[in-house]
Amino acid sequence: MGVRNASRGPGRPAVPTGAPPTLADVAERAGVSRQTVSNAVNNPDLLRADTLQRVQQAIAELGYLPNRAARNLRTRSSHLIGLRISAAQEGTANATMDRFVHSLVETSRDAGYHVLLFAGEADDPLSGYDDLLRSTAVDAFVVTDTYLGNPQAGWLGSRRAPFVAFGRPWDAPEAHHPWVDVDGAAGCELATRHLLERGHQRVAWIGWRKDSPIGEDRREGWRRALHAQGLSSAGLAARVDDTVTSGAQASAALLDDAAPTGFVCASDTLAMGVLQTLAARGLTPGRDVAVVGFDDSQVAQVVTPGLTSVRQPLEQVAIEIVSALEGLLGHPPRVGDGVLLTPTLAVRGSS
Amino acid sequence: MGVRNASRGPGRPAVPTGAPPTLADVAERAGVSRQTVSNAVNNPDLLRADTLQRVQQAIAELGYLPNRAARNLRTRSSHLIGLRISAAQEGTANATMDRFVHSLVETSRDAGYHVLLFAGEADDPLSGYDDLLRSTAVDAFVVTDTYLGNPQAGWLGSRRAPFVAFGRPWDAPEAHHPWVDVDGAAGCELATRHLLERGHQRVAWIGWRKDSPIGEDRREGWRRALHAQGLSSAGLAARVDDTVTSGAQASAALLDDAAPTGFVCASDTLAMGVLQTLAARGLTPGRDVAVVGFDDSQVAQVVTPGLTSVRQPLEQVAIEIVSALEGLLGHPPRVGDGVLLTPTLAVRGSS
DNA sequence: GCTTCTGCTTGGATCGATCAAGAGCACCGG
DNA sequence: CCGGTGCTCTTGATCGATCCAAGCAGAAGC
Repeated sequence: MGVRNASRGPGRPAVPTGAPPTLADVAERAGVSRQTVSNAVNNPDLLRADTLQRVQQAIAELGYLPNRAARNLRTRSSHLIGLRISAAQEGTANATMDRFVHSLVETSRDAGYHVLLFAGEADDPLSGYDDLLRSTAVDAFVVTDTYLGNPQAGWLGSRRAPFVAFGRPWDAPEAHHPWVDVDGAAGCELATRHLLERGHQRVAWIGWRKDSPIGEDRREGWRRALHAQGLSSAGLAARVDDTVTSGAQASAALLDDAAPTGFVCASDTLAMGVLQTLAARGLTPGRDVAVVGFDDSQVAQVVTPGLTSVRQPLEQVAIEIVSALEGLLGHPPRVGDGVLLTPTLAVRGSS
Repeated sequence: MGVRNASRGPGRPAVPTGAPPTLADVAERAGVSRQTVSNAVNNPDLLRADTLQRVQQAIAELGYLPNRAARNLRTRSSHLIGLRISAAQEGTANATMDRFVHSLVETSRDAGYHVLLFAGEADDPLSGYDDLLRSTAVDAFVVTDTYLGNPQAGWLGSRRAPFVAFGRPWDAPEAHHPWVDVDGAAGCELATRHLLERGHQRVAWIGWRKDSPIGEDRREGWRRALHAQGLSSAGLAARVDDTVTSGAQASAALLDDAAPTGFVCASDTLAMGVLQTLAARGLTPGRDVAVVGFDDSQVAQVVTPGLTSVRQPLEQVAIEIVSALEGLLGHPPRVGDGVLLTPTLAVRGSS
């Protein structure tokens, strides 16, 4: 310390030059011990008022901020939250993810955390997690792709790694890790009711194949809304791949066979297919046939009449997730339950 | 150490339980000193072959990975790269950013770095940077929004903070920090030439207002392509805000006044406006009038005939950026020049 | 046989923070 | 006058890795 302090006396300007100031530098300037400075930062209540102010002034003058690495080492926590971004899938789900990441970063900041992004091997859903965990690089994870029936949740659980899932544990309903999800069924019920209220009697469904629990859940919302009005859902549904072409084909077939006046879709991508079919047949979306998508993506906003779409409350999702994380990382840890949020409907020209 | 080692003898199973193994644990198990283990990890060449193998086996058996915090503290580097994500702007630029982040994360991983996301106050372009810098939380930054004439570059430079910019220093051409950018002019020249080759003689431009250097740069590419063919660009250009409506209005006016048969736009958003106008007039994109956008966003891919669009080589951008970062952080630091990459054209139904 | 030279290995110090325990002081009741 | 009780602040140890300089072999040279 001697050498160091000799080179940075109290007369030193506050403008940062060379190495950043350390706790010891602040201590010397304020004429107190290191521990007192540490307390001033972490437990201000312990100090006498005048001492606290003296230390705080020294901190301000030197522009001191605790060294993360040192603090992390001592406290065994990094205040980082790991988020694995999946392989670049150029689908509309992408945009959702982007909005979510934004929200997560901002919410985390307010809670004193930063988000660490990482990528893994495409074929191994677990890669990346293990290294970060063993090297104590992150305090916890946010897991997003729970829908693949993928082993992350169980694996992380067995390692006692703190994590919160965005998405229900579809495969294992009895799982007792915290999760936050959006109620897709409620969203589609909302969308369907919206069309029914506008006078539509025959509202069709275009969703994903049966092996997708999310798709089945959303479909259930559509069915529920119809049945609540005493309407039949028979013959009004299609289950296809999540592509524009599939949506176009499915809607063409449904128009021919069942003559629906409205479509509720499991995704904006499928809805775009419907719009394509309508255009090809000279039908005007919103006037002749109503269309509702899901995700409120970029596309829904810029497409010509505007696409009505179910919008996930991702800001709220982020808030709930961070709240759950704070619980997990608190002392003592508090393990919350699952949280299910209700989406809203962004109404545009297509309905 | 004594207590700790007593509780985790050599017979310890490899399955992680409780605290992760430390370098000292590995050393004891392999019957060597800590430094030898450290060398086995960081400078394997220094060890005799049989010793190295013994150590590596111990590492594998214990599942040892160096503690990040401890390593960071000692080496004064975190192997983290900071990336500030701008306020959630729901524009097509969003999608570009998303693709870029993906690429950056993957490329960084291969170079041994992770990406730390952070947010700042919306009104202060510098907030967030300072804290991370002073707390030595990141080794370097990637700066993305250089177009606002914003002070980040200069500020970071004056603090001697290592950073690489995605985007040219438009305001300060003589700036000597490393940057990587995409040649917008070349992209638009490519797009325009593409239309000219398809027989179009009158190709119009719809771009941003004059205060955007990026917009002017892209416009220059369009102009260059026309002039190269001895064609005039007079009366064929509009400068408007980056919205669908503006694009629609501008294209309508241009169609009335100058009867172009093709449009090159500064963004996919504007191009969507053109498509809207064409639809309203009963014109078929691609057959009657050609349209080219910029960014190859989600929208370009799912819109009905498919929107031809200039695609930025973001994967390559990420590679160049990480390479520049490695230079900056190397010993001795190597400061590279600016790198300008040429985009490609994703041809679809609209042309 | 003794010295010198590599080359691997070793204990100790260090990075900058926090934890745990102790020391100095004023104030209180006995 | 003394021991106890807070309150405030200080000292020494510690987290787990890497840097440093010294130690200790074995091989080569005289």
